[in-house]
Amino acid sequence: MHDALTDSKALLIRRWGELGGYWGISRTMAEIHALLFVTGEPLCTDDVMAQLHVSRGNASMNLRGLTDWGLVQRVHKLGDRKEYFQADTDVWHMFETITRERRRREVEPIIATIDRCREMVAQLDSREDRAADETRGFCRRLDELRGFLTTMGALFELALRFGPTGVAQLAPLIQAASGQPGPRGPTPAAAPRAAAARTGSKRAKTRARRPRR
Amino acid sequence: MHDALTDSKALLIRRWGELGGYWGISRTMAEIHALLFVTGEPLCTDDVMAQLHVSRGNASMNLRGLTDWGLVQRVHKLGDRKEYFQADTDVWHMFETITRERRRREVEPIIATIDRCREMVAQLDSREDRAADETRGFCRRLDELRGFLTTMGALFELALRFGPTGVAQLAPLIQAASGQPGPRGPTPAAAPRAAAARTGSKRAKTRARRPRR
DNA sequence: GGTATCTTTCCGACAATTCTGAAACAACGC
DNA sequence: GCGTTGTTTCAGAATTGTCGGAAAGATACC
Repeated sequence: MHDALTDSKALLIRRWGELGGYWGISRTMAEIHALLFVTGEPLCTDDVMAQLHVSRGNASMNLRGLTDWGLVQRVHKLGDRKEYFQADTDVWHMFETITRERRRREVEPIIATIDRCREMVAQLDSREDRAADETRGFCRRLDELRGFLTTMGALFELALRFGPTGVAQLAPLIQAASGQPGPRGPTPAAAPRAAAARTGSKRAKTRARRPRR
Repeated sequence: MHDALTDSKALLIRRWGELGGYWGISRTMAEIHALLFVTGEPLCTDDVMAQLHVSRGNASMNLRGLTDWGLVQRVHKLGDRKEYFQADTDVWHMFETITRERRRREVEPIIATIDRCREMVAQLDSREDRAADETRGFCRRLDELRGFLTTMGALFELALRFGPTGVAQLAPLIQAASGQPGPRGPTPAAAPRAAAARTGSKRAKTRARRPRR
């Protein structure tokens, strides 16, 4: 090899890129982000084009997408007309940006939908017709889902407030918690099913394929 | 309308489906999951085909995908040869399943990649060549990223241990925290940039388009 | 073993996303 | 104003992903 550093960066960029696919982010966008992240220094469009072998249009579009996410910022160098792009290298701050953006784009719309669904069946709720049970069950699940989403939102908010060091300090709690049966909240539905289903999901990945061929 | 309950379910299913796209999950898979979730009762392949207007092959593939995720379980009814599928309706447990699965599929591989990247530049690290600064910066970011991932993993682990009610009890803390300047951990890099960048990202979504046309 | 019933896989067709290259656009200096 | 430099957009091409229907496979019951 001629340059271990370059190879190492390339490896991370590639992996980060394919990971982007899992997250509904285009591979190129993720790769550009990774490139800017590992580089640390501001890069211009031509740098991105050269290092990632993408077209100018593609680079431009995705760089704009990244700035729209707030993950990348435009910077200018004195005496240079080119626009440079620099990634946020503070990982925790990156997380904050992504969290807020995803909440705005995804969580809030789904909560609005849940509320609307709830309204649609509100009048049925009190009536005593054949579908009363079904309706009640549906509403219960709707409410649980909504509660979960807001609770998770609150947890993230809290995590952001505590910051990286704050959350890191919580780690020892895990050790303590895993020693005892667990201070798990008394949720009637959750506790009994947890153990059984967990082993089930574990088996799923290694279970024998359907007896075929 | 002839059935508000049906319409309400359909709405949630549709929204849930399009949300799936953001998460690298196919729309149909998300819709099937939503259908099973809102129904609560076990459904067979034909039910899914009829209610979602998808082919048998498509339904079969995605139902299997969901069971592989551990979000849906096969159930059998006595005296019926058909296989039925039932979604986990405990939202918190669903979250646990998804968290563990995503960690296994995504977080662990990226951590392995980071470690490998770290090894690749390990020998360069000590040398005193021209790229020493660059290498040091790269390694620092690598370490930060790795630390963040493990910390978040720990946080999720903790959240799962506390369970829904446990986390919900944390909510009041947020109110308390938002009153004061914030007990945010003393992270040299994070604090100063947070305010500026946040307004930046907010402006991004409403900012004036490029002066065009 | 044979048949009926249900499930899974395969592959061509279709749809959506992503990428490229070129043209249009803006900014700057002369 | 006009050329130079750099950026953004757009339409079509290419890639990728998803779906439907049919054929093959598995299982239970007779």
